[in-house]
Amino acid sequence: MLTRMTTAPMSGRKAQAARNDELILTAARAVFTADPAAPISAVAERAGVGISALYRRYPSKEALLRKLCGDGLKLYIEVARRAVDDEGDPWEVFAAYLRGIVDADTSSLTIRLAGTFEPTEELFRDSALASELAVRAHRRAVEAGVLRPDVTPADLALVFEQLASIKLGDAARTAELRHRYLTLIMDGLRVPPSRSPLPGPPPGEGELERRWVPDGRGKG
Amino acid sequence: MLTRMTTAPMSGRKAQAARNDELILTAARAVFTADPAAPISAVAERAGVGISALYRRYPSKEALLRKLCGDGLKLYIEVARRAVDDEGDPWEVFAAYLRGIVDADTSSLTIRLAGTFEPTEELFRDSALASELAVRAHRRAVEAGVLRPDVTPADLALVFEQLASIKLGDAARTAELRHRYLTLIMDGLRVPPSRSPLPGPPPGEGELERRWVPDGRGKG
DNA sequence: AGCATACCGGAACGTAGAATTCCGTTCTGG
DNA sequence: CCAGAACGGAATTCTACGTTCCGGTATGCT
Repeated sequence: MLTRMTTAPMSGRKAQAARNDELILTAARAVFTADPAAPISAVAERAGVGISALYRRYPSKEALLRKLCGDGLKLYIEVARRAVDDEGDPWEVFAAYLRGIVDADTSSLTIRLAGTFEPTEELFRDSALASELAVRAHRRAVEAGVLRPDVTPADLALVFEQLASIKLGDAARTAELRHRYLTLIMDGLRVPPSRSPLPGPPPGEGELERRWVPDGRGKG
Repeated sequence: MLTRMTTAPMSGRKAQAARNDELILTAARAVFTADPAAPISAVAERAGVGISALYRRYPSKEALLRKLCGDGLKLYIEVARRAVDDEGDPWEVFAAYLRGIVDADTSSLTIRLAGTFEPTEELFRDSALASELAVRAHRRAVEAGVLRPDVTPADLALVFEQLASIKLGDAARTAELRHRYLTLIMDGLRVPPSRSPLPGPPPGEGELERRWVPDGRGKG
């Protein structure tokens, strides 16, 4: 691996380190999103760095997971706040909110990792804030009469988790399928009942069957 | 060695062994349904038997998993065949089919375990048969005009998997919640659009939050 | 130029957990 | 009363993972 600095700003060792910061976080997000029980070595490999590069930044695996979870929570908060603040068409705002959460895959970054580390005080606070915003977004949709009122914010949380459980093919295909089933569910959620065209093709020839071979290394 | 009498005396070594057969299978089903990566010792513990009782019946963990998967497939086939043969109201038959598969939790017993063992020829055959029946049940609903035609059999398979990903509280609560979201999705599936009352209460106070503590040992 | 050192790659270490085997014990059936 | 089926559970073996440690390397400062 050649280290040839072509960009003037922040070149040198410090720059490489700073870049690794991001590289490692991105890799960790991808790896643990795909498999919450993945080994830490998988993160290093994916990031293209050695293990010590990880341990220089985080004292333990738990610390890294906490960081990821915290980031995921903040991402959720950001998306939810957008929905709460947006004064546009109630259904469109709510639908964009649902799609935003599904795309951000915050379920995989938060609930899915929960229980694997000791939560911090800040985590609890952000979690409470996220809940609060979710309730507000929900209430807004219900009061505007675009969301069936027998669906609660907790219901929506579980819907997010169900969609996050979909893992098929690469990330792009997975996102596409999640949108497909989100649309299906939204047709069931909306007031008055609607019928949208489903986005993306359904699972096709062999796409499901492929998972049967052990080769796929497919985990939970 | 065949059982001479189905009503044979329940006492004696043979009877105890026969009872253990069932005990072990039931325990294995429960354990691996809850956690596909569970250790074999957990099955023995749950069944209230020693480990050697397991290995007397199955040469390896893989063999046990194959057995469970095969049983799950046969269960699916049974439920699907009922739907295909039933001449009653098309939507009611189809809805009962969906509920039946969800209750049988065949996704957890089949797809969820796939990839952890080398499939046998029979497994492939049953899998093909199950698919065939699913296609027939699907076609019947579409042709009767009660199922939106842009939803494919593969879509339904993924819907089953999503519902199977729900795990909250005990088995009864989990089943209740799965029905809740199945109903939500069915409202989106049905032609013409409908709006059913959602069965079971939504996730309530603390029901979701409880999963954050590591104590829960919550896997997958 | 020269050197201290931040940063890094990756082998080494210690450990926990899991599948499978092994052995002594119990109880049944003849 | 004995041969042995059936069993409980400890012992064994192996794997995989988190973490630590040991040199290397080149950068930034003097």
